[in-house]
Parts: sequence; C-alpha cells; structure tokens
Amino acid sequence: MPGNLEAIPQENLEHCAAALKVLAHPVRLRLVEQLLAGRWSVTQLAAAVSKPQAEISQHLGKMRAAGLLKAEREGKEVYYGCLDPACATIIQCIRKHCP
Amino acid sequence: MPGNLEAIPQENLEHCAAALKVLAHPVRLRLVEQLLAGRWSVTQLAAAVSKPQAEISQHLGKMRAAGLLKAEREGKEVYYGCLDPACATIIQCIRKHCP
DNA sequence: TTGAAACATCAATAAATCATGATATCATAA
DNA sequence: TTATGATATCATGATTTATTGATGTTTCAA
Repeated sequence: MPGNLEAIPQENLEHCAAALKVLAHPVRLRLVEQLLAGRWSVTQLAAAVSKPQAEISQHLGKMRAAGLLKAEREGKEVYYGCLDPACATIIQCIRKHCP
Repeated sequence: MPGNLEAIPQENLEHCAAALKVLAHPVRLRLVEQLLAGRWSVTQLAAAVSKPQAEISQHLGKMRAAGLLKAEREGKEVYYGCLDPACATIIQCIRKHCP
C-alpha cells in the first residue's frame, strides 16, 4: 500500500490545486507568459492576445485573486505584473517539457 | 506593447492548459504524488486516499486519457504508474514553492 | 460455469466555468 | 462639471466538471 510518510500536507495540496486550476487556461497561460517579460496595462494585454477587454480583465482578476499576479494603478491605467515565482517555474517547465 | 517573439506556440499552450487542468484537482495531485513513489493498483490507491473505487477509477482514467499516466493489467488488477516526466517536475515544483 | 474480486462505465444532479454584452466605476483633461 | 478613456463588474446562457450510486466487464478460482 502506498506509504504516505513525507506526504504533501492536505492543505497545501488543495491550495496548489486551486492555483493550478487558475493557470490551466490557454489565455491565462499566455498572459502569464507576457507578464514574465514585464508589466503591462489591461489594454496592452488585451491587444497582445487579441481578446476583448472585459474577458482579459476577468482573467487578470481571477489570477490576482489567487495571488498569482499583482496590480498597480497608474492614473487611468492598471498595470499588471508577475508576482508568484512558482508561476515562472511552471511556465519554464512548460517551455521545456511540453511536446 | 508586449512582444511575442519567442512566444510559446498556441498549440502547445492549449495542450499544456489541458494537461494542467487535469492535474488541478486535490485528489488527482495526491494520486500523482503516490504514483511518483511506484506503481499501485486502483484498490490500493483508493485505500491510500480514502475515496471510493469508482471515483478513483475515474480520476485515473482522466489522467490516463490525458497521457499523464500509464496503466497495465496484471491478472485481476490494473497497475497505474507515472508516465509524463513533466508531472514529476510539477509536483517537485509544488513541494518547493507552495506555501 | 458460477461466483466473487477488481475495474470501468454509465446516468443524473449539482456546481463551477466560460464567453459575451451591457453597465458601472475611476481618473483625468477640457 | 462634463466628457472620455481605462478598467471592473454584472447578468446571462452555454458548456464542463464533480460527485454519487448503480450497473457492466474482465479475470480467475472453485
């Protein structure tokens, strides 16, 4: 029977599953990719991925709520930037391992 | 505006998002964790995570369909084992970076 | 060839997610 | 103060996903 000696604590597992769930969307992965290269406003990001503003705003909001991104208002614009280092690791991981 | 010079190809992004989506579930993460430590039958895995057989079978089936796991029948039992190396990387990543 | 163990699949409801269009908020310039 | 650009939120319907219990299948031993 599988041993569960050094098992990842349940709490962590659930937290991580939730974070992965947020990342697990093609548009959001693309946004994270862009954000690893700098800070960008919502409009810039929407243009970069060719999607309507409302959709991008919702994706960004979801990632922000999950603690994956940070947002800073500057005048009319809100600039998003990458926060969580694990995000970067996942993206690197994807670059390397994905077919 | 964000540059998309060395952008991850769209096809890869979608494939990866799909794979992450499959991983993004606490029970499935736990199963992958167990499977990184060896091969186990469905019954053994169900006992290890304290869930009904049908549920575990469905989780395993989903991961298998996504190419994350392999399954081998041996007599009455079906043994599952970890296939995708990216899975392992993700789990290591979780061990390290998750709070 | 019957029975039982081990898995897989199915069906159905509930719940979560997605995309979309409309509307609301916020900040600034005129 | 009003108009406008930038962003967020809301409401909706369509599509997935999760969970559960019941039913099928496969394998082997008696």
